[in-house]
Amino acid sequence: MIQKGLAYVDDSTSEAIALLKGTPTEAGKDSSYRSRSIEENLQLFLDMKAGKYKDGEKVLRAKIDMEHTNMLMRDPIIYRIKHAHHHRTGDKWCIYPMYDFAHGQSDSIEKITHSICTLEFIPHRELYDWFIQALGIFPSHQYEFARLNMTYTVMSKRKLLQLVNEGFVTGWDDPRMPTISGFRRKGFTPLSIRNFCEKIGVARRENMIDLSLLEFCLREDLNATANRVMAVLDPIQLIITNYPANQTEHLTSENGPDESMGNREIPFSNTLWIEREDFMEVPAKKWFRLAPGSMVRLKSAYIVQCDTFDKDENGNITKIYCSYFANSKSGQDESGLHVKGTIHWVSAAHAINAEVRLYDRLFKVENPSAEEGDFKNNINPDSLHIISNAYVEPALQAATMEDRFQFIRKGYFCLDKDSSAQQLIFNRTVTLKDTWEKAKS
RNA sequence: UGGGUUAUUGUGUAAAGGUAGCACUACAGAUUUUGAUUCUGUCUGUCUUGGUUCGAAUCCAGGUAACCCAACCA
Repeated sequence: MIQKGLAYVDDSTSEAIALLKGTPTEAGKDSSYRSRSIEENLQLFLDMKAGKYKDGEKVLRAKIDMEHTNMLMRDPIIYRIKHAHHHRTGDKWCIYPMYDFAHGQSDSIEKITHSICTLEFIPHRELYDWFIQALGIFPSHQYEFARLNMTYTVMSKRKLLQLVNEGFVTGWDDPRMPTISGFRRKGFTPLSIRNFCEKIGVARRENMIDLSLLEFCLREDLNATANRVMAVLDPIQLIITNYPANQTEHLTSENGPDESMGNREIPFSNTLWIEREDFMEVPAKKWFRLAPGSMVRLKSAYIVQCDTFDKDENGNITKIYCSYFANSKSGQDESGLHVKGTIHWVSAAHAINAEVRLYDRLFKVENPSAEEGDFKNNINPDSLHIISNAYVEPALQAATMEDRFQFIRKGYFCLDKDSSAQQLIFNRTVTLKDTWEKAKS
């Protein structure tokens, strides 16, 4: 390019270059070094490469048009001096190219026909084409599309880097990160991500995709494929007073809505853990669950009726006492009873203790990048809630990293990589839809 | 009188001059041994003003709004 008279060495400081560049509304002015001879430019450039000058002392610029309406065309810098150690050339090669100069060439070398990037690079296309033309190389073309934005998160690599570097998340694969490794660790399935991509499409207008669409795709796939199991996240003890104290029954429960998913056995006894939120001392209206005097079905087991309960000195409920109907056993119910609610449970003597990590959106606001000030001011302080004393049914001891589970009535979960045979750790992938939660408020 | 890009329901995306459709969300109802799933139904849209045309989201003209461009970053 120097030999074609299309590039020149400029000795100006970066401040001087910026000054002469003008502004979007004012034209720039030519540098006083712009008219150097080809021979002089060539020699200076070779010296730059050889390390004869210090960083910032000289740059090589394309000779285009300082009055161009596209600022990128106002004699953009091609090479700057950097005395950086390179893993291949060591300290011999002291100049490094700018993005716009390198971009088209790396595409061209690989014979790329469609080089895809985001909208902010639209003004760069003119320069991309100019370099390819000036160099006379394979004409790759750049096509721009809108980037994917999603509510309650940030997608820019630069912003995500800050979250990692400044410790707001544990790493690039933190399940709260909108990265592929984060998605995987959180339990997203490949199919659900592909379906999501297909649904959102590709276009050239700015967009903001609802997180709920991604959640929909997740639930759609997981609902069809995840094995159902029972886990109690906030345990409270339930004692069946009329069930033999040292009896264990092995009940059968289906693994999913599709019969082909098969069945498994769950141990049942007189002392169970149930979810604290499934009992209300003073029931709300339209309450289908447990309350003094009310009946519920224990999933895949019996119907029980709440007789009484214990409270500690702080007013917290500590134990719930029920009686069961022996003829109401799941699958062979002859009791004739009809109950509105079914709750999940695990047998206290057989349950495995597990850690469960509940994730929520990383940011409090829909579009953190649009807020005033640092986007990190809007981080959701409750994006991770760790439960260390959850109880899960014994079948989960055999869980593998590939498994996806639905903890019945609680959501979809998978094993975390921190998990071990001694300490099971589960990540919540996504909650179930919860119309009751909405109805309450 | 800088230049560039984009405008279809709350969100995303179709409709290449001929019925504005699909999905998510929201809401209502039915079924349900998961207040899940499934099923049924309802709501909301062509940025604006003109023009061309039998007929315009689409073509033309003028407005408006949003985003991008002044790193020796990518």
